[in-house]
Amino acid sequence: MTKITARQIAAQTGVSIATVSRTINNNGYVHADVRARIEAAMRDLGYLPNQAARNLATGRTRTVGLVLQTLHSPAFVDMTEAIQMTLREKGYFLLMCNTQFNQQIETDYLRLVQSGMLDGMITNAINDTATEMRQLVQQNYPIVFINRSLSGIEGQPTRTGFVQMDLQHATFLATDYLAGLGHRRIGVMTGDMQLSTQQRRLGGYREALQARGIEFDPLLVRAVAVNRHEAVEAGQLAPKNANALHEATVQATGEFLTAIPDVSALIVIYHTMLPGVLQAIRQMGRRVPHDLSLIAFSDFPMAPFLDPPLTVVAQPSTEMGHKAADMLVALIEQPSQPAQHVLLKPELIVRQSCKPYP
Amino acid sequence: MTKITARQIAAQTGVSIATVSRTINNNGYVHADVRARIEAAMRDLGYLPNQAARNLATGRTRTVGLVLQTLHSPAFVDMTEAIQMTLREKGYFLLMCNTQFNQQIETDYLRLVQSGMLDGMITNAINDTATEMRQLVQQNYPIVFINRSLSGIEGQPTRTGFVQMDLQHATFLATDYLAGLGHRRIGVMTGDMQLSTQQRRLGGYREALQARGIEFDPLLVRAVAVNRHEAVEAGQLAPKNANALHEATVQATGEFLTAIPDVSALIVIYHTMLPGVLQAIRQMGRRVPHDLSLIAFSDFPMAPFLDPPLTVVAQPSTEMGHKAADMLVALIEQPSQPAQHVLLKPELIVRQSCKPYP
DNA sequence: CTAAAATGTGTAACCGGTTACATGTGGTAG
DNA sequence: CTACCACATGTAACCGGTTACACATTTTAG
Repeated sequence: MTKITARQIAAQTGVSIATVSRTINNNGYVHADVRARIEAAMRDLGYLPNQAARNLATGRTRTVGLVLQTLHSPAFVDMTEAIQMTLREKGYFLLMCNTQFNQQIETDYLRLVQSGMLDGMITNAINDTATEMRQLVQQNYPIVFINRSLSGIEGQPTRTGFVQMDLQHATFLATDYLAGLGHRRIGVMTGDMQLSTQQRRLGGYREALQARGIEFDPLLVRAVAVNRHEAVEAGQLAPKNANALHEATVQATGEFLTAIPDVSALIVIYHTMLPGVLQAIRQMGRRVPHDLSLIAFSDFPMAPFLDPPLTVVAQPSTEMGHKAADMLVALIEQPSQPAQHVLLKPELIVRQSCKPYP
Repeated sequence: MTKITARQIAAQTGVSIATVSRTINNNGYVHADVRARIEAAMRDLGYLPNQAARNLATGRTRTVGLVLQTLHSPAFVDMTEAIQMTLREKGYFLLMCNTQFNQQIETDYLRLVQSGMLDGMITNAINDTATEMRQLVQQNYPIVFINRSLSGIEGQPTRTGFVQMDLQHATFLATDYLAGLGHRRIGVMTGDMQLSTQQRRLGGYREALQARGIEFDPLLVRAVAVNRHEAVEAGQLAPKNANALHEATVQATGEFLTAIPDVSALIVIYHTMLPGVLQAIRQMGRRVPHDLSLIAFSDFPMAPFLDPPLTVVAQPSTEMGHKAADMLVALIEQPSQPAQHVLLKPELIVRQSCKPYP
């Protein structure tokens, strides 16, 4: 564990550390012979430049953060892997974080950008109200939001980017499909209503209802709010929190279906809620799709093998990951400019969890 | 984006940067009044210490790496989240990486430890033959292996730890259960045979067969080798690779069941192969559990809702994650010592994908 | 043949903290 | 009253690189 330094390489080769540095970074002029000798010495001694020193000297780390709420969602996993691969191609590392819906963790990671440990960050985890985040944006740190928006920065030159799936269209697709099958009482199981995304999601729902001449009934939208605030207050960590969400979902779904028995179709917005919803349905003795049609968000490899095979609205997660990473790197490496937006389309994948209203 | 430095805080408060540093790190003596003034100044100016500088000065980063092959496995996701939570409690950050079975990526991340960017690392991704990894271990860098072993370091003082599920027992449980149901021709779908884990997995299989007086037939073990080497050669990245594995699994399973039609039960070792196996079974028109009993490894939230509900051998993933993180932090913060081993037990969760041999 | 441009290399300042050591106070034990 | 110690703070070396600048040598162009 003896640390080899550039100084030692320099001594060994009989040059100055400046020349060693030039060789490492492949900039400036270095004679081919000298370069070869330096590289040989580096290889022989197993030298690797100290990253902390480089970071300090250059003011960059070539590391970016990815802050997500959870990885228990195949869409996020796909996105994560896509982001990582793209970043790698561009020479960046990824520091990852799941907040588990804990806002404190979000804030801590934001600080990492300000403390110079991260060159930028990609996130879907930020509540719009977070003033910390606004501050970061204002201070011109490169940030890409996934499926989130941030008001009040329009037209301003910042280093902010947005990659979004068309959430409104996603719920529209699901709702329209169900309405087309004759369903009128279409329930929605969703999460934290505070998020800016909820408006767009519900917008698509209402749009589809309206187009079909169905009246919107707010009672049909049920939010299971195991959100960051509760999680923080309860001091809950990952596994506990996951269970809490599951239990809450089972209970909420049960109550919902009992209270509004004429619901004939259900849209499940968050993948993490799906097992809970399925369990509640099973416990109540209702059967999909005979007694209840079901559409979930995000496709996943096991969806065709569920009982019944699940109809879903799929997100272009991998593509979103690539775009987000591309965008962030551009923001890091270029001067600030008005925010970029990328909007990708969801897709309805019909399997067998919905059937026409009798 | 004006950077505030400790120097400025010092000037503002009328003290030296040493005192500011003492305040930040809460060590040495600082007068309570002075401390209060410094903290106020830091808050007012929104000061955050530069991490690169701290890393350079202290020789530590409080960041550790987690290198996994993929996140498309709920067990890994659970483990990842557990690791992250534990590390966070202890004041460490997590730099994550999915290798996508690409050995080059593994090696790159190993270098990050040697280059001082990471204080240590947790990994399950390393092929035993990797000389790079041995070198790292020999050089006393803190490393925790998950479900991997490394020969030749027994008794030596290193900073190495091992967290393993009892793989042999896991396959034993599955095999014994199936044999107990009367199955004699029990197939195994697995992955890369090069990995040290395969011996232990097959060990449990053979042990259970022997105990039941069933002869071992090597033809019943089928490896689908979409491994790192192939992936690297083909230059494949994440999504392509995932598809490649899926296609290869479908084809291999189909061939396997056609070639050996008297296989009445199947054990699927890798979760990532499960959709492919299920698809092949479906394509062949065989039905689970009537025509074929099935046991998979790793439980997952959707398992009870598959058709049929899936019997699995569950890993204690969350616990493994906690242990691994604890162990790594201990290795980082304490002098080297003989390698620690933690062995956790798997658990058979019986659902409805197996039935007695007719 | 000479001036300008390109090539090659070293010196030293700098990145922004941490920390060993020196210095100086005031309180307390002997 | 003196010696010693706890407390408080500053000075400056150091962590290990990067890079602007100066200087020397070689090419190239006119």
